[in-house]
Amino acid sequence: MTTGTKAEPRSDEDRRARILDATWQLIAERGFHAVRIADIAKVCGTSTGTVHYYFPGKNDVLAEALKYCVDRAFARQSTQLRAVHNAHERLLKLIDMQLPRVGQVRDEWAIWLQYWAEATIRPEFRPAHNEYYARWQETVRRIVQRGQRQGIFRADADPHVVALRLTALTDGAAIQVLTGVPGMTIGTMRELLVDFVHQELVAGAR
Amino acid sequence: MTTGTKAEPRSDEDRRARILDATWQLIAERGFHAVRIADIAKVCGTSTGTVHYYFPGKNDVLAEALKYCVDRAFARQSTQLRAVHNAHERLLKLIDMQLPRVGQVRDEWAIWLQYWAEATIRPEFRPAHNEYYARWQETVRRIVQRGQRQGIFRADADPHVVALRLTALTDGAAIQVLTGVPGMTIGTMRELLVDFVHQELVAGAR
DNA sequence: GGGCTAACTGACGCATCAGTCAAACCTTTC
DNA sequence: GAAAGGTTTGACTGATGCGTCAGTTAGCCC
Repeated sequence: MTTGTKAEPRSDEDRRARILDATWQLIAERGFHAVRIADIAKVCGTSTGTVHYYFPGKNDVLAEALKYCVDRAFARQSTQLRAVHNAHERLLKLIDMQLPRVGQVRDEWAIWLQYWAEATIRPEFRPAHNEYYARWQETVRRIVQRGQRQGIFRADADPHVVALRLTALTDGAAIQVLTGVPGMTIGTMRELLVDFVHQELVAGAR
Repeated sequence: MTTGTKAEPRSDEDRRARILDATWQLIAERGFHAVRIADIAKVCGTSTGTVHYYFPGKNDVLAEALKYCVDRAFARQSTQLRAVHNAHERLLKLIDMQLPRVGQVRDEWAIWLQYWAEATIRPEFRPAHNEYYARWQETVRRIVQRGQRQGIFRADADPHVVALRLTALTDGAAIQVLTGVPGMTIGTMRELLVDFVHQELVAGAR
């Protein structure tokens, strides 16, 4: 009798995970500073005391929730990308997966905007941020290198520079989508990024 | 009787301006949600009561301070750009003025990051944000059009699309600089943007 | 001077929350 | 079945900070 009907006795890890899950979604929804411990508890159907039982303080919950969100997104991304072998297609798949449509991906983008605002002002956020950001750039860089090995991307492109530019362009476009800049839709964003990839990597290759 | 007329003595406007000036710098320094009315008053050498005398509530001060900062930055920009007549040089000047060096420009970038985070979550911030953002894109677009009239930029470039891309790239690069992403310095950022302008507008013109 | 008003002050009321803690509630083990 | 240890609860505490308001000062006109 491990799992009951309604009141399911959950293991430690489940409780923790549920708290983190609720927390990152609240951050995405309301913003970093508008999340209350009581809100987290309410979403989890538990009490504020329990949140404090698993996490020493509010900052710990918030920081771990950010990490939790980014880690899960990265894992999901990796899994899906691994299935695509052609580097060009893989890069297009990555672009597609990162378009801030409504739903989970949009929420994850909201997390990034919160992270940037926070990291700019509080340097203690930067190490973690930079680790995640580097991971993302590395994903792009590796796909570029793969494409060069496959002979479908221009050999004269510097993978590092391309990654820097593509990530910057993606972030910038995402901001415009999320803040509702007129003329920047999901479609425009995809077009912009696909064009960039074509110009920078595909045009005139071999 | 509260202040309702525009025809107030100068000292009145000075006070308001001083409060707004202190506020936007505090936002840049500590972040939107970490600014206290007491802090603003302290910086201005006045009391919390005075802040409330000029602004009904905290949100009003913060919102107006954002507007104040953006307006002043835009005015400064316009003045300096007007002096450069060659469109290519003007665009390079714009890029240079927007590099988030330490000091005022960096603080203004911090404001933008705060704005984005806020506008993503609270739709009521978007109209004002989009107005400012459109103004910026328009600046870029006009310089592109000017360059095309001067015959120094490629005639086949769509000024609107170029503006969209260049602003996105600038924002993305600025984020990387401000959050301290390794490998992205002020120099790298300038190089990235100058290259973009060259590739997109200058190469093969005429 | 005396009356009037705008500008300013800062202490206080009140709401909001993070974090605490003692008691209650399980689950396991002997 | 009882003790032990882990988990959960929610009322409570203390700190913080917004907004209010009664009171003060300074300028100005008659």
